[in-house]
Amino acid sequence: MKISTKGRYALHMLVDLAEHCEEGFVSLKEIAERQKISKKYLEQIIPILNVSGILKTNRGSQGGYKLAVAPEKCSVGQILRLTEGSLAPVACLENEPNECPKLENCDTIFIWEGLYETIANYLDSISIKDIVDRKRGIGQDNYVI
Amino acid sequence: MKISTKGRYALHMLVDLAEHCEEGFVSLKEIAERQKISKKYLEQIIPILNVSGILKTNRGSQGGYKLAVAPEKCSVGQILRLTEGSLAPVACLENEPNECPKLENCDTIFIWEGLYETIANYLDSISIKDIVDRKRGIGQDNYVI
DNA sequence: TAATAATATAGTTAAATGCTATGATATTTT
DNA sequence: AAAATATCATAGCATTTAACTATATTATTA
Repeated sequence: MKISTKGRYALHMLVDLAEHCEEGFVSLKEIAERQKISKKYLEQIIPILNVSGILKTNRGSQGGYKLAVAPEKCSVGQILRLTEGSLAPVACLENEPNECPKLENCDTIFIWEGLYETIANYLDSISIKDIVDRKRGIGQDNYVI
Repeated sequence: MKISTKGRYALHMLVDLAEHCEEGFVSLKEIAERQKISKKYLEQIIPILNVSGILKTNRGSQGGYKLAVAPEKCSVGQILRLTEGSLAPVACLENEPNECPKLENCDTIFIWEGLYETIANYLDSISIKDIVDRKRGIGQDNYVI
């Protein structure tokens, strides 16, 4: 019951892009250095995100990536669905070909359905903008205990 | 981000015990046959649960297990904490020796803290009794759409 | 005392995780 | 056009986890 590095690194990458969106295209090299993540590993995460069209790409010198959507339109749930494959806490909820034969009269499936909904609602309620805002807020000492 | 078979089987086993609590000690053989789970695998899950004292054990002929606590006192969260090790969605929240060096100024840790709380609250709100009740209710056609 | 049942330990297979390594291809600046 | 920069595509690998299976031992009781 853990979020993988793929999902966590994807978020860090998108937050980095959102923070530097004024600077045009941002290269993976920069992101990798700032976030202290292997650039080669980030290169593998990029195509996972790219299928959903949240990134703009430019090749060549001075190339890189930028967000294709507004940070407030991009939810954590959306990103994690891509990187984790699904937010479902059990495979039984992913109506796959090899479905559990006991599903029809499973005593506990309602628990997982409820958990699934709880998790999805929570993660969909947070956007990349929320992360950036919070970071700025803390940086400017707007948060006082 | 998946609950393992250990956790799911543990729940099925406890529900089975709760349903047959009138019959004295219930053997793993019976549970394994009813729930269609390998008895040998269940034997490995038992000691995980046993540390918390929610089970009574009797050896020998006519031996087996029974719940040591009332089903309403036993939450799904409690069981899954044992079998999954923790309900935390990221290792960073398990304050272990090999702590993440970036934790101090991690931009996203608040997301995982919130998710952790959301998950824990939900799972702690459901008890073994809730599962049994719901099963009986559905069996008696008390649920009409 | 024989049957039953729990306990302990070790082994196994398969898949997933979290990378690293190598090289090709595309684009842009000079 | 060439050099530099950047993305894109595969393959490999070491470690861990998952999900069992197997064997043997120990304890209890009808």
